[in-house]
Amino acid sequence: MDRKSQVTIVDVARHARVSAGTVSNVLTGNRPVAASTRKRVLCAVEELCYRPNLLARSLVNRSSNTIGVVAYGLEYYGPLRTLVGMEQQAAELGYSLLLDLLHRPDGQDVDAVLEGMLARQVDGIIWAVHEVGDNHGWVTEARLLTLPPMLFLTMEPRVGTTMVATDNRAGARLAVQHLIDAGRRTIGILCGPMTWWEVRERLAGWQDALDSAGLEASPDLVVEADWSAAGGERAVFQLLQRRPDLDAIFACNDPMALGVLHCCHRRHCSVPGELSVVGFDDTPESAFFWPPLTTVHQPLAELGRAAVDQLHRQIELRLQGEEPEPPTVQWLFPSLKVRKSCGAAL
Amino acid sequence: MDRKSQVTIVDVARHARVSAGTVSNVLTGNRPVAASTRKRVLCAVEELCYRPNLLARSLVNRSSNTIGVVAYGLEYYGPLRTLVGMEQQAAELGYSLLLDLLHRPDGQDVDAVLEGMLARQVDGIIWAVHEVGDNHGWVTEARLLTLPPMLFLTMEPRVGTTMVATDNRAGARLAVQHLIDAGRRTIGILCGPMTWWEVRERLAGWQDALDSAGLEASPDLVVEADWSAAGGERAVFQLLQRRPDLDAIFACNDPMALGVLHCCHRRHCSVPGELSVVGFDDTPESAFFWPPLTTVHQPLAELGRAAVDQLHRQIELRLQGEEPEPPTVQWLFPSLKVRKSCGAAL
DNA sequence: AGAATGGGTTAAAACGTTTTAATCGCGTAT
DNA sequence: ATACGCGATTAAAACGTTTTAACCCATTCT
Repeated sequence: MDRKSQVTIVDVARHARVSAGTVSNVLTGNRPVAASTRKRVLCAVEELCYRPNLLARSLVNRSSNTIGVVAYGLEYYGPLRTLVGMEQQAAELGYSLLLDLLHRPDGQDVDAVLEGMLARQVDGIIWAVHEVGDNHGWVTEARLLTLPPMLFLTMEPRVGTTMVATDNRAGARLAVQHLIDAGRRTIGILCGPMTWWEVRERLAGWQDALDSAGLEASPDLVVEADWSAAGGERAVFQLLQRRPDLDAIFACNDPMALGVLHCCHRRHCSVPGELSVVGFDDTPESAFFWPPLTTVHQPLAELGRAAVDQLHRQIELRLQGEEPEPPTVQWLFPSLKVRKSCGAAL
Repeated sequence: MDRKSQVTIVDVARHARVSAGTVSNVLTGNRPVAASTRKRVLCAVEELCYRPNLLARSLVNRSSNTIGVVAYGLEYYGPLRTLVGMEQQAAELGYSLLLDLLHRPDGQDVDAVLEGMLARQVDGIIWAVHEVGDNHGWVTEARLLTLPPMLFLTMEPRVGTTMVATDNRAGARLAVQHLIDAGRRTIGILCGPMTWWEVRERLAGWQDALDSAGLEASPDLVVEADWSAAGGERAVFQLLQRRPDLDAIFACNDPMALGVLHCCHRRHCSVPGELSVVGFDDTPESAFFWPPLTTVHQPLAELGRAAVDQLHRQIELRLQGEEPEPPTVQWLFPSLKVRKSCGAAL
């Protein structure tokens, strides 16, 4: 009963007393067709409620109008907002999104996921997985040649890859410079896991700012946690133990900054009086922490849109058989949201 | 150059001196094939790096092993975690996820989105859009007959639909009862937009608990905001103006509860001393608010997994031409995470 | 010995499109 | 008149699979 329910292009053709090819031409606009027959065809389409089967179309066109997104860590704020941006832009350009999630940051299931995407004939892939450890070891120029156009998010630039990322190092500089301008002199950093490339970038930014201000950037001002508020609280506790003279801290994301605030509340250490705090991410809630958190804002939706745009361009090129444009690296720039937690005049 | 790159099943067949059908049989396991030839085929597959084209397979099988997910409000905590749950279960069952986002909760683009999913031949659809206003007006028994199996999340149960949702009313009862047990007597509620079905459910739960304790549930204890911390802060400010005798408040999500805390900090009103606060969602950060927030926990990942499971079952049934099982409603139950913000003994 | 069984294999027909190459009218230039 | 050109249309050949129905060739059963 539902086997025959699918109404096909030849049904429409028959109904309009015309050939299937003509119906196709009307629908895709690929070749001109006389006004009178066009009208007949469109009527038939309407009447039969015809809806083209995109699978069949993709099969012959060798293009599925689908882009594969493989993401990791949607539970974090960044990847999520980026995904939303991707979806918006994709929808605008007429692409659908095939979503796969990696459940571990290491490169375990890379091959399986990639195989799956290829088998489903995606036109291109956005690799929205953070670089942690050597989980991007598989990304080599040779390997990329065997794949459809790929776009990488947030990884250390490599030869032959085109990517889009925010400039984490610049963001960290912004944050730390602000603390320096507010008169702070002993500025710690609360890192995420050092295996993450982004973390190392932010650490470098911290060092940049301190160096150029002639301030100490000693290793015992650095502490590492797991991105969570709980971890952040524990880590900053140790840090304060080690360096009681600390007068500011830069946390590599907002939840950890929240952990810092929590720690301060418990120790009755006033923020920003005794300790300035600045975070990274600008989650919507951060403005309502107590005190409201100064933090680094990233244009995450932009990032997602840019990723789709870049990929789209590559896909178009390959479709027309042209030479691919040389790999590019596109940086987006973060900005600082100044709030009360670091004691500068607003 | 890349036109011919695709290696097809007949290439494999030729290479193994066998027919295409046989290759298919060895790969799908649909029919028995002699051990010796199987080995020959597998060798050929290996050697040629053959990868079946799932589009072609789907075309003939009339089943794409894809489920469409249309979601709204990924920027909220709930929908996001649910999506992650769906992806996990889908991956486990061998489905891919085709993701579409609605950008407005009203029923604007419903038809377009639905058309797109149908055209792409999804096997089933998960409608993960909150019920707000009459945006589910299109969901009628008649309409559903024209569609592939559908599963709804978080909407008012309707005849003919199968859905999965958490019992919001029960969750609210839990929260409010806990406040009552802590000795509170004048308990306000900070609602999200009343157009949302979930909000009305939580409101009903609040009323349930107050009624059965013989406490006042007057309309001037109810205030409405927009889910955001900012909105929550504004709304609770008004509420306190109106009812200075308020001694507890139940916020319908954690960000709004954060807004309440923020408001209290600014007015030097102690929590839980003067005002108890409880939230809804159990976002990871809520444990690190100041004071740590008592809140209602929902099994969100479970919810997503359950959704995929249910849909999978329906798909299987239809595939085998059986009668669909009668529509069911599956409720998951929330639980209370007790922390310091409501002043009960821990 | 001849018929029936049955496992293994295959050629051909689907699945629903787009594209290619050929065909058909028809007006215009030779 | 014949040839030519040209726009609109079509029949048939792709696209890469699975499935159906027929076929072969050993066994086994009468």
